[in-house]
Amino acid sequence: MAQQHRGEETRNRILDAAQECFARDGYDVAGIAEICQAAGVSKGAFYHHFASKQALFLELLQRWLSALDTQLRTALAQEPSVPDALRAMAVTGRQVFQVADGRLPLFLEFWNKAGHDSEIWQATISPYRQYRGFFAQVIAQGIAQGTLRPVDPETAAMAVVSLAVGLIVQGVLDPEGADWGEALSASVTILLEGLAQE
Amino acid sequence: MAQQHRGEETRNRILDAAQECFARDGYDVAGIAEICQAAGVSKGAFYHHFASKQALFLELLQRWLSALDTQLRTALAQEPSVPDALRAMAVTGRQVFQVADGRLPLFLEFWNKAGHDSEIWQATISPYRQYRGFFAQVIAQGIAQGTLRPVDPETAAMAVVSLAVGLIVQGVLDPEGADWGEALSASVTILLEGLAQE
Amino acid sequence: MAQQHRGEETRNRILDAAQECFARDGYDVAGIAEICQAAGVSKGAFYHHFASKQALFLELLQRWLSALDTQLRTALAQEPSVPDALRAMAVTGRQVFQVADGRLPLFLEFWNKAGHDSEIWQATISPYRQYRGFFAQVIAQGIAQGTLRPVDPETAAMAVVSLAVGLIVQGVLDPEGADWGEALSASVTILLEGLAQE
Amino acid sequence: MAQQHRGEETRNRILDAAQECFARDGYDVAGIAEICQAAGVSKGAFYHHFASKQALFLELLQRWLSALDTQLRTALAQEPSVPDALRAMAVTGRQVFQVADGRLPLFLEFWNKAGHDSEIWQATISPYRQYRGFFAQVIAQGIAQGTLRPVDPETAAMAVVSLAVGLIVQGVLDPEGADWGEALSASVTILLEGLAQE
DNA sequence: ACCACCGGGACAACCCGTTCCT
DNA sequence: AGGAACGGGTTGTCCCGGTGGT
Repeated sequence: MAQQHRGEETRNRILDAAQECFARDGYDVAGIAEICQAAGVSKGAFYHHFASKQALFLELLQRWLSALDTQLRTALAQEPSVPDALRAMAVTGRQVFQVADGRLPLFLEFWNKAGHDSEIWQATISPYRQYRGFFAQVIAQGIAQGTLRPVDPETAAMAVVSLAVGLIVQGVLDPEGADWGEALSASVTILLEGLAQE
Repeated sequence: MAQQHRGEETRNRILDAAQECFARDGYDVAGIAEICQAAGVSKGAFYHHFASKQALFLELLQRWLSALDTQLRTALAQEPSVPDALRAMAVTGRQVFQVADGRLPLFLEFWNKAGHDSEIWQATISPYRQYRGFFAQVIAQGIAQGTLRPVDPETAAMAVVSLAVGLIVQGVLDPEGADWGEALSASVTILLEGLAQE
Repeated sequence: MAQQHRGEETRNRILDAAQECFARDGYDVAGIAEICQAAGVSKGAFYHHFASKQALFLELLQRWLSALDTQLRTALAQEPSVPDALRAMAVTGRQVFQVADGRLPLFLEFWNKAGHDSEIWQATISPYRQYRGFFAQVIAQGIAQGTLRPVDPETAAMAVVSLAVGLIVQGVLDPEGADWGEALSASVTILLEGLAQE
Repeated sequence: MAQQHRGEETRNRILDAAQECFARDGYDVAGIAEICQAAGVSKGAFYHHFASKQALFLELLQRWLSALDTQLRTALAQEPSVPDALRAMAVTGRQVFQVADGRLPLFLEFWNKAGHDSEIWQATISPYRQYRGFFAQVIAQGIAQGTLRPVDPETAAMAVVSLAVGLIVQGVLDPEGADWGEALSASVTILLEGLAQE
């Protein structure tokens, strides 16, 4: 029983170490040995918990996605007006930039690998489509409320998601180049200017 | 003399094959042997033309950047009004999506590797900053013209670039998910709605 | 006491599973994990019952040898005439081919490993020499009886054992190639033709 | 040219080293690294010449088989009377025991692996069946000549092959236990006693 | 100058038999 | 008897230089 607890903890140590190594070196370059050393476990322990490097990666991915999902939903639930909700999400996003800190490159890693590996692709694409649908729904709701202009919700959702994705990529590429959390807020503001009913 | 010509062609064959292999498998996974086979040359020939795998990659990168650069500048030069110029760039972008076709994943590859390798980073980041400056300048010009609202040009430029980058990433991830060329036009329209002087 | 019984049964389940795995995959390729899974026990249980993989293998070997030993001795005891006894052994051998069924490859595994591992060699060689001595004795007895020609008993014994061994190997290699039980009878018949007093 | 010669020699060095290592330690236990060290080449060189460990093994097998084949055919061609030819082969066999020296265990290795790997099996079984057919033919010829008794050639061939195989196995197991070359001659003599026309 | 064969080693992921603690 | 952990060892592959022919 105490065994199981210890196992769980080891598992988490590996997960954390992997997150760091993947973010720093990239999925392909980071080696199992490196991850194990960072986690302070042996390779045997690693393969006791994970079937393969890819399985570990997938698990990391799903961690991220579920966290993101709950964040977005709570932001929506708490604000009655849709523009306010979107601004709230932007604020949430700022935290993402700060919290994810060194972990931000993982996004690029995920997206990149999704293009080369069908299993990762499936795990990435389905929640991603979900997000797009989520924003489309939010925007449609805003139009119904009369707080947003009558644009095509799908298209607008794409724009929103693109903005977020693009900022993440820039944030990874050039972390010192700007305050990306701030940029997110500002960009959303501009976008809302284009979307909101005057 | 004919030698030189042949050498040049071999070089290009390698470059093309590499583009394809990197796009399909990713930089780390694609092997020199694979590229050589796709190009129909021997490894000896490869290392005669390129110092290393990374050098090849950098050359590919610079190819892309110079092409992109000229595209943007011509789009700007031909349209007097700034909003029209931006729309013209969006049209250009549509072509990028169609032309780059299978080569689109290379972007992700570049951005991803830039985060892990300082040499690639330098080659990537400087033109990227240039683009941002370029758009900021265009937008400032638009504000001076009175065709755009008085927003912060730097911020707006970030938004524009983010939009483009985000659409590319989505286009790589989910090529069938939407008509991304179309989405680019529509997104720019929405953004301009938020930027343009009424 | 029920504990002891359960332990004994677990032990046998492991032994049986190991026999199957070794026969199918070979000693080196078959893994402890595989055997444990086939036996439905944990690795902890395995190492509770056996000190090592090799110890398990040795135990399997000795199982076989003791069974074979009793078979041969009873065949001899029941037939007064030596040629008849040999023929009776051939009949016994037929059963071996049928019974051992999928287990036949274990022989090859034993012999093969005996050449590389001194402990297994000792466990294999001593009973084997015993068999040779046994047959030599039987043949000497036949000569004394006047039912066999005056050949060198040692040499003849070697021929007999070789025949048996060779048929087993062929039976493993090419199970569908012939009816090896039948072949054993026929071969012994031919050999006896060469040995028997006219 | 000189290149090719060097490559061929390296290849042979690897083959010889592998033969030794496989004979000493067994196929599974012998490692590529070990073989490379024994051959004095790097792993890069190894995998330049052989696609895999198994490919190397198969090549070793075919070497052996072709050598054996020619030996048997020449022995047959030189002796007009079938019994004499068989005795000549026995003599040839003596040489095999002496020449193959430390390489004898390879037989067991081949036979053993053939049972677990279909590719090796096919490479082993077809020449083996050929041998059986060859002996059956020889014996049928002997019967036609009137130098052998009218036995079933197929069965007799099985007995002959079994004898040979069995002696090899014994020779591997217990090299010091007897003079196996001598034993081969003696056994063939006994067998011929049973086969030959009086 | 260009290319092809050959070779070098480091290192990848994965898995193994085994031990320790409960 | 159970399951977590260990760490060394496996095959295979990679990127790259050297050497010599065209």
